[in-house]
Amino acid sequence: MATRKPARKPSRRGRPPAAPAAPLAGDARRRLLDAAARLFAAGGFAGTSLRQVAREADVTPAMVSYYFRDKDGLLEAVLTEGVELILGALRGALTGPAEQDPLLPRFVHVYLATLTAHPWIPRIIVQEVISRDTPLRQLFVDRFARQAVTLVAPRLQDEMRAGRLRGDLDVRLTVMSVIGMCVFPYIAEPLLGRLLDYRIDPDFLEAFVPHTVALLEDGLRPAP
Amino acid sequence: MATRKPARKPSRRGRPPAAPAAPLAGDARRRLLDAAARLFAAGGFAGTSLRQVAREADVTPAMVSYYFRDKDGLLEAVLTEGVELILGALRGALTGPAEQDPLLPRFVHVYLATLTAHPWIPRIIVQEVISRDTPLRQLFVDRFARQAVTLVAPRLQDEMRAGRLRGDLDVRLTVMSVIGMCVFPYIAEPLLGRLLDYRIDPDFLEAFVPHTVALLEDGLRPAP
DNA sequence: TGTACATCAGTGAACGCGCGTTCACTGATGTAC
DNA sequence: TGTACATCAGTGAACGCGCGTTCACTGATGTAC
Repeated sequence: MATRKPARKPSRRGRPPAAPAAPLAGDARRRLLDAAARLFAAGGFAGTSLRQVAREADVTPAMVSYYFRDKDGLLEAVLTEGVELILGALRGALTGPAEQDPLLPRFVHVYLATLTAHPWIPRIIVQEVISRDTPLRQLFVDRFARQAVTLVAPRLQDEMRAGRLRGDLDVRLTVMSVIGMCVFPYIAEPLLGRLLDYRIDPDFLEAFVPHTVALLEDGLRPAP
Repeated sequence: MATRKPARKPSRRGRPPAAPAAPLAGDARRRLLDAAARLFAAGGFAGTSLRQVAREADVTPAMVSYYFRDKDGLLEAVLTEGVELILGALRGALTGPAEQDPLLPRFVHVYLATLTAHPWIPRIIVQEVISRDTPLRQLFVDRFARQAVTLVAPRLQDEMRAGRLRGDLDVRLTVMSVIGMCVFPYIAEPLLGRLLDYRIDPDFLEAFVPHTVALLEDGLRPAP
């Protein structure tokens, strides 16, 4: 889908088709993806023109159709890449050997580290998938949200049942609370960064992870 | 700015100008605001055309220029209205008589009740103000974010210093955590609502307020 | 070895469409004289 | 009382611009024969 597959009858003459995945494809495709991720995150999908993306990637607008069919195809490719980054990190952290350090700090650390490395991901998701009602959203729900929830929710429930986390809270609400607490500063940074004097960088990560773990584990009530 | 102020030299003849605030102005303006809030929240600002808004409000596209000058003016009016709704509710709840019930439950309840009544507000804010870098954003930061922060942060700090909330957490990070936890389900509902089986309605509010207060106050660690 | 040729990555100009905005205009309203 | 007239809320058609997309084309590549 991503690389060109001309639909002609095979021939024995001429240059043979490249390998299916086209590993040697020029980096124009790569530059288009990077430019689109940056611009979509900063200006929105509808607010960003293909001419902008192409200029930023230093190619012709026609290359979008060449590699991604159309503008929606480009968004889908950008989203898929971002989503796989997050899912991959979560899978690695949550499905390892059963006995590791507790679930909550592990989840918070991996999730926040991934967001810090790629803060454009939640910004694009929140803008384009949450609010637009397109076929792409359904695909996104199936390919990402459902997997993320089924990765996190059962493990949270296990911890609750095992008594390692309190068991009187609604699991689904708790999933939302934890994710919201983690992701909000990354989404709001363009607005709140100056006001609250922070930037998304390793220093922020280093402060925000222990803060989040401490708040989530023990809450705001002072120790007796 | 909102109502028409033709710039001609005064005359003693003819129909006199309406009162400055034009309290009798037809409801076309009202319908435009409502339609714009709904459509901007669902489809984004750049993704929504003035023809759509006008059709939804049952007026001519020219009415946007008539009442709001241009598309940006319409967004500004929509945002201002939403922002005042939230700020008004917060002010009423946080600046009352000094001795009331504790700060945290009061804040959570009022904030979530306002969001439940107007879930389009955080959706438009998150889409249009957080990610687009326009002059409107600066105005928004000054008129809303700064006021909201200066309304909440000092009171949080007072509670910490008075020992009614634990004092070892960073105030600015705590503000973000609390807001993120509260607002996330409202932003994510179009995406996560079906998946986690919830809708934004009074029933949700009734469950989410005590959940949020309990989680924020005591955290996830089981009681000893 | 030479060369024919299919495919490669990529170009540049053009297409029609829908957008935000403008403009001349309208019938109703209601006070001043 | 009658009426002139400025302003009201609002219309409908048109403007030019920038958008996403398409299309004919190009020089380079590299295997088959």
